[in-house]
Amino acid sequence: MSHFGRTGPPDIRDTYSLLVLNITFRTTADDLFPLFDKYGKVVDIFIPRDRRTGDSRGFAFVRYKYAEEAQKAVERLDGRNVDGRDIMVQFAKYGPNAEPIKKGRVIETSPKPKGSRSRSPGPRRRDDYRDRDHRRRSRSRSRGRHSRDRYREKERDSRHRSRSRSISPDYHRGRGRGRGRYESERRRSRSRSFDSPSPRKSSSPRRTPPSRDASPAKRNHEEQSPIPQNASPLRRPANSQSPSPHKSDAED
DNA sequence: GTTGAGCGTT
Repeated sequence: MSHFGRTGPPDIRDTYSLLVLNITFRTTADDLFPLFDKYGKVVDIFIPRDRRTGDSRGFAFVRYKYAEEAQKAVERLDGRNVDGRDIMVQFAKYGPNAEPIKKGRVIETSPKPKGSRSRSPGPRRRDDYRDRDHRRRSRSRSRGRHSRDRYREKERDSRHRSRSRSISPDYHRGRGRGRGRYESERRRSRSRSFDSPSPRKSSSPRRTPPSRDASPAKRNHEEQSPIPQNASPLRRPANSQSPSPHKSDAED
């Protein structure tokens, strides 16, 4: 049972979730398991990863069975160097349901320990966490997210492009984020390339009526369209000669 | 292949 996160939450009756931050992007649950398991009974370890890339987000959730062990792990593993980086261990503030929890404790479904493990909650430790946390937050709040998003967008863009180039410009246009000018120029350049063959014709902005009838392009594919074929036999017998010389037909 | 404050799934 070293593969955590693979399966859903095993049992969250009265477990304490620890949030491990500042871990390397290559650190996996298996790597944290022995570390945390050494200080207590780890029930489950989950590392959020990107759905698209699948890369770790840089933090993990370690679920302990007992708060005392969890706290101990926090004090012991907090600031520990893992994989060449100092990890930060602290009680999870929010639960899996995006619900603010008291202190690492997940949902208070447990009956009543009756003070069996009633121990000094020791809120004074919190000061330390807050100090550390505060300092981190003071530095910068939203910064890495941009970088991550940038990469994410890049990857996505690449994929989109690989799949289809036509929607590429559309996607960029829709986004239009600060690159309006560039987009405009690029778009024009591209448009020109297409309109190059006949810029005069396309020049007419009004020259794009929806045409009550199907578009010319469709006519080209009429062969695939079963509708014209069905209606054809009636108006157009096997013979090429059209008994009813209609202008429309003639045009076609 | 890249990044570095934060809070979570089969």
